[in-house]
Amino acid sequence: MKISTKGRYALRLMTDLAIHKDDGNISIKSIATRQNISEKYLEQIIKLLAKENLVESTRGAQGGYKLTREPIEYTVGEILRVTEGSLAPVACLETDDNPCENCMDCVTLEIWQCVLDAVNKVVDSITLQYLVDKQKEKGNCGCC
Amino acid sequence: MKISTKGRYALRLMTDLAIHKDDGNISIKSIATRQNISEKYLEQIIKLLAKENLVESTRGAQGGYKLTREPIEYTVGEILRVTEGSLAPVACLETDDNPCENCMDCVTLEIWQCVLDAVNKVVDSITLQYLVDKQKEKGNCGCC
DNA sequence: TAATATACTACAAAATTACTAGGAATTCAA
DNA sequence: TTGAATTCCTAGTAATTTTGTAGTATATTA
Repeated sequence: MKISTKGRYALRLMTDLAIHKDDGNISIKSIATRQNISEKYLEQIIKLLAKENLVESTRGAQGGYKLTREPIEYTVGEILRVTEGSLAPVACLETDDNPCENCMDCVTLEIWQCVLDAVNKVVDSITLQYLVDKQKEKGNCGCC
Repeated sequence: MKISTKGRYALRLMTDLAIHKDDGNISIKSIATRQNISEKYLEQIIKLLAKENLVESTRGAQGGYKLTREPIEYTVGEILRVTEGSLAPVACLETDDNPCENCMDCVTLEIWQCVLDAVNKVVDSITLQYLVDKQKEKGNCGCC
């Protein structure tokens, strides 16, 4: 039941962008340096965020990325789902609408649905702004 | 954020044992056949449950496994934690007591703690007896 | 036009998951 | 007392997923 580095890095990446939101375009390189994460790997993660319009990119010199909205308008849940994929504990729950036919009438499916709902409720209640505010007080160890 | 087959199989295994709780020792072989799960793999999973005294084993002919308590005295959470390990979304939360030193003052740790609490709350509120009751009504597709 | 970026595709290493194999030890029943 | 049934134990291995690397094309600016 682990969150992968993709999701964790995405949170740090987005927090970094939020903190520097008034500094124009932010290059992957600068984020990678500050956060001590592989540049190329970050590139792949930010691509996922760009595809879903959570960030926008500008190519070329002085290019880089920036947020498309205010930090308070993002939730942690949204960021995690874009980078991790669904937070569902089983594959059958990955499509929003219809779980797999066999599972429709399955005992355990309802358990996993409850778990998913509980997880989503938590992560959807926390905004990126909250991370920014806390970060300024506390810091981020980088390991979780 | 997936539950592995270990945890899912363990749930089916324990439900199977609960349903046959008055039939004496239940062999791995019979469970494997009923549940259509590899015998050798089940063996490894049940070993984890036996080590923590969720089931007891009898060796030799006519041997097998049985529950050590009534089905209502097990929670899904307990079964999952024994087989999956902690349900924590990050390694730093795996030991109950003290998260890693660096993380103590970390922004994201509190998010993961909230997620863990939410997940545990759900799975700890469901008993094995509930699975048995529902199973009799609904069945189990085996894929989740 | 050189420097600085992102965009894209493919590959690869490392870690984890999900088994498989084989035999030793134990118990029961004939 | 022997053979069948069963758990116990250790290793190995295949498949999958995660976590990156590498290289090149494309775009932008000074």
